[in-house]
Amino acid sequence: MATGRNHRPATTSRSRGIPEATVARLPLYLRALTALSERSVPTVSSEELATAAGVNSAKLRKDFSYLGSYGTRGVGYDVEYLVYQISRELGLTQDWPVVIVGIGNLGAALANYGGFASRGFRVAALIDADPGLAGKPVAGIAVQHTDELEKIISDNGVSIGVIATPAGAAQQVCDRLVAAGITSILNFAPTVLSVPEGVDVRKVDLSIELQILAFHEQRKAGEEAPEEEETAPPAAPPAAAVTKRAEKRAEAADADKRADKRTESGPDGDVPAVMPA
Amino acid sequence: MATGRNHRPATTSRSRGIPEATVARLPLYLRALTALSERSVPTVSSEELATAAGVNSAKLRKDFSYLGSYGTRGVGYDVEYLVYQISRELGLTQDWPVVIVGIGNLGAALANYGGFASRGFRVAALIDADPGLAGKPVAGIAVQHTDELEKIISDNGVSIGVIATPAGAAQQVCDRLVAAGITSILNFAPTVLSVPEGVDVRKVDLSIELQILAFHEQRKAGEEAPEEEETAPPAAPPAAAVTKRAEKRAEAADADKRADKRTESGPDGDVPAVMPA
DNA sequence: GAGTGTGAAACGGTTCACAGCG
DNA sequence: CGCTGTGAACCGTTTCACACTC
Repeated sequence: MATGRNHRPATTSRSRGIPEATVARLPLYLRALTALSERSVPTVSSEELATAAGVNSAKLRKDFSYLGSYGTRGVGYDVEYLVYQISRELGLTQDWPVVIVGIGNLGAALANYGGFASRGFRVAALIDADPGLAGKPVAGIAVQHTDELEKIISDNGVSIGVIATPAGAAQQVCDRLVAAGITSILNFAPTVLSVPEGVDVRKVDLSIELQILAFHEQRKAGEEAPEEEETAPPAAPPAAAVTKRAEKRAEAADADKRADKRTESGPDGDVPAVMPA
Repeated sequence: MATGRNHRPATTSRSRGIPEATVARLPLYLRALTALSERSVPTVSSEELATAAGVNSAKLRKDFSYLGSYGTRGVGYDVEYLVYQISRELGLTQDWPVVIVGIGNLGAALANYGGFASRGFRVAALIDADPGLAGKPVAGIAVQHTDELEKIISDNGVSIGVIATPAGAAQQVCDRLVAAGITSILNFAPTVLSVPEGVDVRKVDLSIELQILAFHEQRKAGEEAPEEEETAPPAAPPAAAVTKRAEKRAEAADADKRADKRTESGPDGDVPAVMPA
């Protein structure tokens, strides 16, 4: 998701109206198909393609059914044809100029990232606020100064911007991009950007992904040794209910009891064990 | 392995616990709370915090309700206390050593990324297959050669690995990481990794995000027209066999021409016309 | 027989709306 | 009164299972 600005009933009666979840998987299918295409494989079954894309076949077939009936029963899908259809659906048959703002380590990595250029995207400009960087080539493209931002965007008809600046600069850069006409933003800065209606923002957050992994990792570890090496809760909790808090914490530390709380949903309607009083 | 029996685990599990969607938002809340904490704000309402985190307040309250009753009715949430609770829930009260494999542009960016170190994660080692890199410091840490991979992991008790290698090397690196004891992987390579049961993989794919943006961008462009007459598929869906196939191929070639802008860096020439058998 | 395409059921997540507590 | 906590309705997504087609 990361895109809240779309109030469009996906369940339109129209033929168009691909579910968001499906859209998010199309690039995956496309990649798998491209690989097959390069190996000159003429057709694939939903099963094979699904495996290659890392999803299950029922999902894949359902996804494709939103695009149309592009398969052949008893045979499978024509690889080349499907590559074309998905590319078209994703809008990759046209060329998208992209600007990258913030040419630090990450921005440079993005500029060099082959995956961009290889499929419909073209790095139109690299922009950075550091005057010392201006003119220096990164990935074969001379970095330009932020002052030029508006001009670059309108001159090149850019509608997609990538923000790879530090968090502190991101909103400001975002505002300028939007003012200059950008309507889609890929944000790598760890900040929530606020944008006007009609502008799309997707977020990639490196540390968040790690934190999610840590959560699962912790859970794995705690499976057998539920020890809670707790340091005292920092600061003063809300003055009231200290006793209550202790109870709650005990409960939480008791590991995984959260479910049984719900079994309480009988006609009773009373508050379960959490109740301190 | 052709059709390895590797389904994405997603074992849905013991389901006793916090919904996945909620887990994915906890880091967001944590970040917002940390910012508030740094400004010494003592309490927040669900409304305020939700805004800061970029979600709506109902969702936030629901999310927190899975953690326990940590708020105070009529008042809000104690910032410090909540920071602590969420950190604990995410497993960030302990230190997670992490290895990064593949120290190219992206790997270097990750090594330098402040967001890692700042919250429970510690870069234990940087690993690369290039002997020329070995010993060179990146982000203050000497790069080590891939040969050392197993030793590094077991010596440091690393359980989280980040793969930032080219796509071609990713699965191989992944296998070695898993064999060495890693159970959580953050994959930046544009490949589907197959891992044994019990190993967690999260994927960050830069070009996929862009493709999703392109989809919406394309839609915006065509939105102004009430009539839907978009690109009519040049040919009909599959119906007949051989002859039809030939037609399809022609289209696909056409598509290729359109997107032909790319200076294909691939070693192989063009996609050979696949003859229908 | 093999494999697509798709209604319908099952599921998980989000939103609503209000009871309950401070 | 203000704001949390949560059952219940709602909605999008996934999965199932099978009719249909090649």
